[in-house]
Amino acid sequence: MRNITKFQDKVYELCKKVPKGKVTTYKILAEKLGTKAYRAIGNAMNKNPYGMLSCAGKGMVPCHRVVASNGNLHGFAHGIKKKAELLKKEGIMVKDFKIINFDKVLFKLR
DNA sequence: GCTTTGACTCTCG
DNA sequence: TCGAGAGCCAAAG
Repeated sequence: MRNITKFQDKVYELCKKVPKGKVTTYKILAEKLGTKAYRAIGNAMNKNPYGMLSCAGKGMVPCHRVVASNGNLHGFAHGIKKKAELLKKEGIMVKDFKIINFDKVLFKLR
């Protein structure tokens, strides 16, 4: 495990920084990493070494809290539907794979 | 080591 | 407002 690169590790760290009931965007993560690799972020997540289970795991990598810049869930690996429901559970209003109160649940890593 | 791909974002029409 | 194209970056083949 953990056969990941520094880049991915950094991404995961930032993801874990996102509190429950909040979400962040790929763009913000990239900015925090000091790069514009928006795609690389998602790409790293797609090959997610932690596995999708990390989302429902304990303090793992809540990849489902990472959405597009416009608050859209875009497409996730194991079904965005499931993640949409999961986000709703956390108090985030999701409609048609889009976060309604996006600006309210958006967590800025600062 | 070069080419292809991708959970992205921005701009133009 | 919606659709298509271009740009950027990193990992995998």
